Amino acid sequence: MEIVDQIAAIPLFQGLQRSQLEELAMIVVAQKIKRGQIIFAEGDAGTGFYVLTFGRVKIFKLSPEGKEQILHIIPPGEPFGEVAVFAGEPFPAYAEAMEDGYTFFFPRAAFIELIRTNPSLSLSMMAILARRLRKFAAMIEALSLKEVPGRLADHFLYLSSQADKNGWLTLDISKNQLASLLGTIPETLSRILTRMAKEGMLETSGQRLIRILDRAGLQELAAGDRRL
Amino acid sequence: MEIVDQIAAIPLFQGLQRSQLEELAMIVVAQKIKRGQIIFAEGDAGTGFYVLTFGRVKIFKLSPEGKEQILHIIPPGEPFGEVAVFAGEPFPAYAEAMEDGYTFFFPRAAFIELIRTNPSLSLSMMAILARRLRKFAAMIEALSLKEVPGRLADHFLYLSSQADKNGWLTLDISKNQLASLLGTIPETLSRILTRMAKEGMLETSGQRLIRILDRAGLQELAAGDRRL
DNA sequence: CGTGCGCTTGACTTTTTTCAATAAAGGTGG
DNA sequence: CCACCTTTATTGAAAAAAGTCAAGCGCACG
Repeated sequence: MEIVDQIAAIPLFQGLQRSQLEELAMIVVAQKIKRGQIIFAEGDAGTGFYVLTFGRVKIFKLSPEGKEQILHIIPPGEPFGEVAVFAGEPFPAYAEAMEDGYTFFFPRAAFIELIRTNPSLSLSMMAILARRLRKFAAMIEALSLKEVPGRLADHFLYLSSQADKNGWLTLDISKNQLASLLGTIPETLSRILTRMAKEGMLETSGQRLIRILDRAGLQELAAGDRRL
Repeated sequence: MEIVDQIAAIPLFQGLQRSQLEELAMIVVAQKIKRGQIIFAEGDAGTGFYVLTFGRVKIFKLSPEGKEQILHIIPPGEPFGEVAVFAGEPFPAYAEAMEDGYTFFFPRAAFIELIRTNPSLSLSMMAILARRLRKFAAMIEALSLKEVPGRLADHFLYLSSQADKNGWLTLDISKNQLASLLGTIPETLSRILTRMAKEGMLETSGQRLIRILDRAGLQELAAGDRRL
């Protein structure tokens, strides 16, 4: 597929005219990324931003002791690293490829120029930023106001729409990564999962399959009305 | 002062032409707000956004048990509630006036129209959103990867640039509110402050004055290299 | 001058982490 | 296809961090 068509397929760029897509195609740098590769590190200069076209990327913070907190898991089609472009500051977190994949890199100056001339692109970008702010606000709320069982219940309820017809849902990340996303450690996650199962709230199969058995129970946990 | 001049003084609107400022003046709704007043509640429809012209406003989440987590304290000149405008969703948190003050309210549709025709306004708005995302990311990192002493040390180091010539700095919020900002409770904050003072890291005077005595010690705490 | 709110302190409980050991799963090369 | 090795997951016991409950102080404000 032509690069310009790949760019046209990115949700962020919906509404751009063909000529503008072609401008983007001129400045874009396509990159292959390998599982485990650090795409940028916290503190690196933000000379542009990325759009993931294939694979998955995690954005995370690292404590001095090496514990990580995942801020965001980027699915294909979404931009990342864009905050540095608009704030004009270094990247505020790490980005690492979770799988082999591909990215497009857009240099800062050319992109800002394009925004300047394209209101619909601005609005798309603002919608994305606003959505992320909302998500971060929810994470802060969860970390501060809920205990781990509540956060985990939240997460399962959030995932529950993706369950198959038998009610099984597949975790798309390892439990270690899930722990990092929820702001805890694997041991704690494992214990809580065991307790949830003992309470009959859910059952597991293998390492990545979960079935919710007591939705109301999970909701009570998430709301803090019940404890394990 | 004319409303249009007040609008012209808002950083977000720097770079707008006089005619556009006048357009804004036509659609703006000036509001007086009283200390303790809820300006919007989580879940309210986001029909527009606000700019604070005088006073202070806290943006916060509330747990079912009534514990609050402050996300942001808005100083005069800054917009708030703008996330709902771009995401097209209800307000994700509460906004409450901390003091008597004044706001400008800008209805959604007219503002989006203005953005559509004004690239420099877009870029200003994106810079604000990006700065907030960065700040939220730092909060998530702190909540997840640092203990309360580290977060408190962070906060004092952040404030330290505002110290007077004798090194005293004035807390601009009550300790209860500070606890809520740091994701903890007043009791815990109080104990840690006492321990910091015992360790000779700082001294206090009255309820709102702090002087940092051992900057390096606080930095070690913030980095997790030391504990109390 | 009293009432209330903000702040502090103590004793106790709960939640989470740490450390250590083990078990299970998944991928790789022979 | 299997043995091996690394990664991922689980479990227990102990320690640490933070929260809860309750009491009391002091300052500001009506």
